Amino acid sequence: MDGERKEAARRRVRMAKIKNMEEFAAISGISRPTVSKYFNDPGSVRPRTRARIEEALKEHDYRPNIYAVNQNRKLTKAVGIVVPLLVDPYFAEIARKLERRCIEAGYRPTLFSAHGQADHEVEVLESLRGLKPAGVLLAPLGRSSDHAVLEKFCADVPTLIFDSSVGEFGLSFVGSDNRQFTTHITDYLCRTGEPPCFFEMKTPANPNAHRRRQAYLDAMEQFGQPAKVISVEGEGWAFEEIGRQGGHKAFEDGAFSTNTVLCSNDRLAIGLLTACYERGIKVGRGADCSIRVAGQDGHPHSRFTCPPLTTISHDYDTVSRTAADSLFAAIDGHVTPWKSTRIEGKLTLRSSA
Amino acid sequence: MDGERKEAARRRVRMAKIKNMEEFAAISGISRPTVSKYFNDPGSVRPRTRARIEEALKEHDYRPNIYAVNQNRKLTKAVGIVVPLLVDPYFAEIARKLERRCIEAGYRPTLFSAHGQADHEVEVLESLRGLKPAGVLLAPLGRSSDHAVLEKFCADVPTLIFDSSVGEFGLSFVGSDNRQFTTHITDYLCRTGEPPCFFEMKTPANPNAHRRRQAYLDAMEQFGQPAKVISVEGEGWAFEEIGRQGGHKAFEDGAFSTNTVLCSNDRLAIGLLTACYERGIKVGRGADCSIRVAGQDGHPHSRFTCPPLTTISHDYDTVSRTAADSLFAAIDGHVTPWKSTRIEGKLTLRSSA
DNA sequence: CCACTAACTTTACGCGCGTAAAATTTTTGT
DNA sequence: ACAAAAATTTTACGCGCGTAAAGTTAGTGG
Repeated sequence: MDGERKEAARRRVRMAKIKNMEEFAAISGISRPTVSKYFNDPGSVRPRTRARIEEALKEHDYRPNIYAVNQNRKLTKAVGIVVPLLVDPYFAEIARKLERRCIEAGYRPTLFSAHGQADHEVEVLESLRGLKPAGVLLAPLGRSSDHAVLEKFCADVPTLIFDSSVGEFGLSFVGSDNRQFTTHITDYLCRTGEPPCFFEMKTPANPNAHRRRQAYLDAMEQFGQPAKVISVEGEGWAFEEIGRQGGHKAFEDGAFSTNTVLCSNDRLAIGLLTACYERGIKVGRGADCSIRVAGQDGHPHSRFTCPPLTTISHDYDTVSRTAADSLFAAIDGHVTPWKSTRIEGKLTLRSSA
Repeated sequence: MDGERKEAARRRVRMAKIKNMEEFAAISGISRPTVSKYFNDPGSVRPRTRARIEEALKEHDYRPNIYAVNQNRKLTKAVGIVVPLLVDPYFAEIARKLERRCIEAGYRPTLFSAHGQADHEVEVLESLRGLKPAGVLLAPLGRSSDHAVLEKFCADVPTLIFDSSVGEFGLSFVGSDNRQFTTHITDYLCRTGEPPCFFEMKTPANPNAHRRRQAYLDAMEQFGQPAKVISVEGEGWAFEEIGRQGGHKAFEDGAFSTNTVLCSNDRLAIGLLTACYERGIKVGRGADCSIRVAGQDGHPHSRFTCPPLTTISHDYDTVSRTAADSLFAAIDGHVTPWKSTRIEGKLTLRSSA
């Protein structure tokens, strides 16, 4: 029979690189359409066929050409992950978790960062269109984003917004419950010492900041305490430097009305800590300390500030899982009406407050 | 007026998505092969033809299908950028610069992180093969990398190694001059106070650490000072925590033989600063300080530690420019023998030492 | 054992574009 | 203005794979 010929051919081709699926199908002894079926879903072929293919796969490391595959697929397996600023370890960390979840779900994630600039964000979205992704996990820049571009993008590509909500775009929104964050930590600060002032950027990059300010004001009113918001100047994403300079100015102006400061986010708090250090002001809850400082976010770095920063931490796992699962469900056709899911944070007590 | 009708018509056509290059060529009044030529090099067509195409391009936002393009191209315009750990802002920053340079040079960069794990690095390299990139900019994990896999990858794909060298793989190596880093900052520390001890990980993830230790030993010998290396336990990439715990242990053991500590890298130094804080040890060069701490890398965060960290900074711009240009030259066929380029660092004096 | 169904093979077409070759047009140099 | 050179058009094929249709083989239950 030509079974022998096939066997001989197989041995000859053994080390030679497989060019395409045709060749691979030949040496695995399975027809090309079936092999194609296997690669699109290994479970869709008979166990014995699958075994034969996977055996051949061990000998000759063949992988279908992504470009040829995606040209014909209507639904690419690509997923875009977009964050505003990858240099911020918070976003790097959440992106990392999302990436893993995509891989586990059988998608090919590609990471993008807007690098804090709206024009870059537009660039990213444009090149993302070219990828024809099955879906996109997008954390927008926020205030500086080009909302028209965002909305149009969401209309064309299945997009799940996370971290920061900018209107009811996309499939849904998943992020942290900023009101709960601020209410919770404000409550803690009030119960353990003087009520906090609120330290924030005057024109924050991110809409979450507004929610946090409002939650602070509401909480203080509820607790019957006088509220005091200190809004510092500064544009862009260099939060630490803005917090540092704003901190110095606030001290000069005597802006802190109590000995406790709740910062709008951890990076701002880190800058404020630096300012405190530079002014010789001791931070913490010890007897020799003159000020308490708390942050919000549970930034990866907050454990290692001096003093270590008391903060309220994002639930990275739940946020990333919820966001990814929502997107995958939508891709699979389980369409649900737009909704906003906000995950609660967990208080992380350290020595700064 | 019919101005309105025209506008309406334009909008209608505008919305009508162009399916392929055939259609776009038709409405731009140019033949498809010429349009194809234009997209591969806009300068290769006659100025008037180019103008007509670009005019049509404004009305109907058409872009060639990447997948179809890359299927036929021998040389993809894709470039992979691989770093060991994107959560580390140092790598995020260098990756950002490399990304910009790729875009400016007309390539499509894709970012990957090994997330500190060797198996992830292998995964990344495998999926990178599938992209059939024109070239790859790779910063290996280092010690834990699967060297065989790396070598094979470099043999198959034009790869420029940066940051950390692991043998003479790839096209060339571009990184920082670790010997100069350590020699320079050791010299500074010796001239301004007690000679430094060297604080490092016993089993560093990265081969640069060995160069730095050796440079320290050589420098101390040259300066006629007694050297003292403190090697702390710890595996993985959680350098801050390793530095913190190692710092505590070193203090307990009385391991610091002088009042000055040079850390192998900034993240380790950040952890050591935290340990100092936790033990109530004041760091800096002030009269009331009992220890000086310096780092190496110019980590984005080093400005905001308490006290701000004296360190020696990578020249991010020069490293990224040199690395990217070397890769692009190689892609363009300007093959040169393997060489190692090491860029000098710049001393950043702050208050920690 | 037969009938039936699921899985597979064969055959064939199309996706969107690169690219080559030959024919035609436009531009350039003088 | 005319011939040579350059650019463009026409025509045609191929890339690697998805996928549909029809025929064939292998597994299933009774």
